[in-house]
Amino acid sequence: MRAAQQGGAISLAIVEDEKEVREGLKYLLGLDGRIRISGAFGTAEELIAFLSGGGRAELVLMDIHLPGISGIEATRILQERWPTLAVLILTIFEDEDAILDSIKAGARGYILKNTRPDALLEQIISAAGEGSPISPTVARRILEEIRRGSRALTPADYTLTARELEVLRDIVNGLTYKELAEKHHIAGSTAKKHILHIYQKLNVNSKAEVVRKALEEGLI
Amino acid sequence: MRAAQQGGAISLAIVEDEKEVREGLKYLLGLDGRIRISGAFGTAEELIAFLSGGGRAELVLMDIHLPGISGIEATRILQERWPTLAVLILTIFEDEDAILDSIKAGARGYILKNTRPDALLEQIISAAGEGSPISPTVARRILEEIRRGSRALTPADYTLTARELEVLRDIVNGLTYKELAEKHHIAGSTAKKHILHIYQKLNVNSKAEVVRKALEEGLI
DNA sequence: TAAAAAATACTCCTTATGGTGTATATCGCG
DNA sequence: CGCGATATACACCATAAGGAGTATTTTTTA
Repeated sequence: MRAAQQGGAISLAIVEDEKEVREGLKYLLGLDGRIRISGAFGTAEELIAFLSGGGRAELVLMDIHLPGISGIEATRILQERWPTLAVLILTIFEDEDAILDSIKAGARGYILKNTRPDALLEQIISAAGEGSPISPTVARRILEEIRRGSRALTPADYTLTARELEVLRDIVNGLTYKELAEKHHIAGSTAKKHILHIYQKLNVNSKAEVVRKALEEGLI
Repeated sequence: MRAAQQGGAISLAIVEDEKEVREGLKYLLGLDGRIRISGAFGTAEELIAFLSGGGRAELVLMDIHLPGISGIEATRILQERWPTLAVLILTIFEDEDAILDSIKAGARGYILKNTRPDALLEQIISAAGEGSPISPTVARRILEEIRRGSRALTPADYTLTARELEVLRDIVNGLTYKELAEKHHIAGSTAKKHILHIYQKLNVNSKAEVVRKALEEGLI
């Protein structure tokens, strides 16, 4: 009576590396008759193996930080191989890039883990239909981006100063703090300052990430 | 009588940041009547300014390690703006990549600083004509590369193992030693070992350089 | 099957890096 | 003229990173 109004319960798969959280979700969501848990996995690889082996799911609740393939990368893979499968990102991170990357990877929605259980349930139901549940705080960030002139959404301009751009180029060329300081005739501490500013603007925290971002987004 | 057989002396510019070396070269080479020193500069920028301002030179002796624009980068720029200008790289480095990069940048020759003065003189003379002076040890490296199956000369294959390739990808993704170890369920020391092996194979010594090389050469 | 290569793991050590806070001089724009 | 942004610089700290050497176990392959 309650599990079969319009084609039966929604089959849901969960990917979450922390066992307690995973089991908690499995239990909580399983209580509702409209949802059937078809599997709960600790890694994206396990889910993919499950689906490859004939396992079925309409919807996937996907954590971002996972051992092995990340949730975002997994979403990309799932969308390629099983295009009808809807992926709902469920994470504690409000990171700008993670949100946009998830959406670009084809996620149906992006929900934060602090969402109340009953609201979570409704969002899952809506995602199984045509809805795209987005946590309010996440939604706000996206809207802000759009208002800000759709910058971060399309080309990506980080408003680096001229000096910072020079330093950016040098980082890409593999210079150390010391070499940078010598080249520009400034103190090592200043070179460092510039680099830290760049980190903030690009939202990264290592030279390796700077190099990647600079090259991938053509900042140089 | 000695400075004007066939169109006069060779006009030579020197770019070398160490003042003593620069002055030494200027003096030594100036002793020979077949060469006229048209300028000696501490940076590539100065040479470019000199040429832009109407200064003339047929040949440039270029150091690689310079403050500001590197000798290789400068060579590229010079070849674009003054295609008839011949650049002779004069450096202490026998680094594989530096040699190949210099050649790709359009250098006429690549001479090591330990070359005897009289030999250096002859090589400069020959470079002003049709010659491409290459120090014997440098020549040997190039020939070795060709013999080895022209690998490093064209596509660039670093024969990374499967494991190393995985780790390489992770470095590009900005993972730290620790994160890497966790992801692959190996000890941090092992992750480090893999990374150091990758450094040796790619001939770099920092994550930033690995990311750059990986992205630029499509290793990922 | 014996030798070579790869993957694993440890130690010890030095230096680089990233994070945070403070402070000053200067420049540009209203 | 003054505010805000930029560039400069320093101190202090914990951790990451890079280098070198040794050693054991697996895998590959000649």
